[in-house]
Amino acid sequence: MDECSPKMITPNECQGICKDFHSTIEFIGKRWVGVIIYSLLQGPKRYHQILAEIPGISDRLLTERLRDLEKEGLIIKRVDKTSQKKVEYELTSAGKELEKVIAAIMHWIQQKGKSQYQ
Amino acid sequence: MDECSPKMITPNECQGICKDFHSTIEFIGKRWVGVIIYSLLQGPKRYHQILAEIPGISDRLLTERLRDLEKEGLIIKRVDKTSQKKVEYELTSAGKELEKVIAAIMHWIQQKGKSQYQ
DNA sequence: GAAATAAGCTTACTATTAGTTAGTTTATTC
DNA sequence: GAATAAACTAACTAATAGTAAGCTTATTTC
Repeated sequence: MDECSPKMITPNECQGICKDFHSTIEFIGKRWVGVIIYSLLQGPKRYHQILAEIPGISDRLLTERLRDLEKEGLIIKRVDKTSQKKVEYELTSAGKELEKVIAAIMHWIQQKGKSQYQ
Repeated sequence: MDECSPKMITPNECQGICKDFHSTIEFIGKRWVGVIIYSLLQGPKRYHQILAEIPGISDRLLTERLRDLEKEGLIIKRVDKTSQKKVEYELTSAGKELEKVIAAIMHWIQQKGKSQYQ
């Protein structure tokens, strides 16, 4: 009980969250997941667009992570009816709500940057 | 320029942030880093306390991650003057400010959980 | 006060995950 | 109709994580 309750959550909010927190942070923290979501927050994108925008990622890992994100319900894959080579990836509403998490991270980076030059 | 600006930041906020964002999310998303910070948000703790509270982590990796976190300035290691076997790890102010990121993740988990049963 | 236990690691090894290279299939462009 | 591109997939190597054992310095127990 007490090993899973930092100050910001009350004990009875703590039931399922602690297990979930671990798996969630491990999932969204998996290599490239954050930057893929960050990229898709701008709007739906095609496979090679994402690949080009994320320097360093390999195509194999991009495919793997897109599948993971799809399975988790954070993105949807749209294949064009006329051509199965036109594929678009779009965040679901759950995926879009991660914007707040990403915003919190960016806010933290900015704060940290400032305090270094104080 | 446009490949690194989701809607929530303005173009001129985007200068150093985009490079930083990638490295930051890859760092705090590294396996176990999130749960270690989560655990230390409750207050300073000793090595074996953390080890016992995080099921699944190995002692080798805990040591490695504690060193990483120290190097990044997110935690400090305090060794007792009387015995070098009394070691405590404590979040720095930068480390403590990650509470907001963690709160955002927990909020996201709760929202997601709710929407499944709507 | 010696022997046993515990804290906080370190080293050596195996298993898993990531990255690289090459190749495949369906569209589109020249 | 040949060449290029999109979106993968497979096979392989490199890097990272996990496991098991041991080491050193307290502290506790008898």
